[in-house]
Amino acid sequence: MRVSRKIAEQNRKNVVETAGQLFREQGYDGIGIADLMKAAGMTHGGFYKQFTGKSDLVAEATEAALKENKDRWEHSISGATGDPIKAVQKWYLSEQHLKALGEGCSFAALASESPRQDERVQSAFAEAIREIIALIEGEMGDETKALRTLSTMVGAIVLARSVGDDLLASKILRSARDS
Amino acid sequence: MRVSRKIAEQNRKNVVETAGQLFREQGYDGIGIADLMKAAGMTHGGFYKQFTGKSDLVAEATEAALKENKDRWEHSISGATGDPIKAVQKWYLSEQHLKALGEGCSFAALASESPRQDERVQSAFAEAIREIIALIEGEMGDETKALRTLSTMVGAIVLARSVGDDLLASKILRSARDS
DNA sequence: TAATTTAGATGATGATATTAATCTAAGCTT
DNA sequence: AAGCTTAGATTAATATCATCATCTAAATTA
Repeated sequence: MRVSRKIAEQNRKNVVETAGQLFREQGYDGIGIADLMKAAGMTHGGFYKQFTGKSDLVAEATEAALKENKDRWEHSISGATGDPIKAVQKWYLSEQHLKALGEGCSFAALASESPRQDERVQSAFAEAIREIIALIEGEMGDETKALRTLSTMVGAIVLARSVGDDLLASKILRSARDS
Repeated sequence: MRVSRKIAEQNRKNVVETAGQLFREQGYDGIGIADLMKAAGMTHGGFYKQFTGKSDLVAEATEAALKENKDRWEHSISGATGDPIKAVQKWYLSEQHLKALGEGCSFAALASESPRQDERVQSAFAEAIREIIALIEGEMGDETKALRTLSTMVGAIVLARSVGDDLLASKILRSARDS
């Protein structure tokens, strides 16, 4: 049945947000429209009133998840008491972030699937990386170093998550904590 | 029809190797048994004479691909004329490796999917990381630094591949080249 | 060489995927 | 308030997936 514009928009946002989480947890191919809509509290039929198809949702959910990413970096940097880069590393390389795939960094969870997706997804990654690099560079004053710092953090959490061994994972995370 | 033991073993190896490439290119969920067997020059029916199921092949192909990984690192290090770490970085962070997903590093291509796979896959990653860290540590004499160096390289190529923008990709790769 | 075994092909099955036509009840417009 | 519009539900078409029973021809083996 029909719902108000406001509710419809909320529902749409909810689907995009849910998709962002589930894609991060299970991969773009790991979750289907039906299960995704069920997780968002709706039936799969309504999906095509809001999106042209799955790749449309993939793009939108990725854009939204990457925006969330940036907000987190911004808050972590602006809210830091000591060295902002150390503050970022503290949460990024934490055991909590290690386990929180669905709410965690979209670079770590989805970047390796981006080459197989729409140009729209790849552009979103390019834009997001540029933005975050600008943030880090603002603190470190060196673009090359900023890029390397980002690469190290992303690589560390991707590798740490892959091993299914908490001790080794911790060691990998810790190794990336120094500059 | 039946083939000799020798041929059967060759066929099996061929399937595992083909799977290693296609999984790296398209993800574990991105390619099915039928297409995979076709790519290996066989029909899908024969598959279950050699493997108990897809997850069996996933594990075996990952193990084989990670072994190939290690061999490449070893050769690159032992065959280096100057600084072995620089030699590794030269090929790992090259435009060629950027484009060669199917023949490239399995950490970069598959690590982010490992958390969703069998324990066997995760153990293979843990083992492979330990081995490669030992290799790097042998050259740098510092485990923490070795781990950080690996994380940086893996993160850089994952990010570089995600952006669909050759200039930005090159910049990311270059930034990881210094120690 | 006759009997047995088996690698791979053929074809079927059931589960799950995306997509979409149609329905309906409720919001929106006039 | 009557008529129009549409968000989401129902249902179904179609495709693709992993898996496996069965077949067959060739390799082993006795």
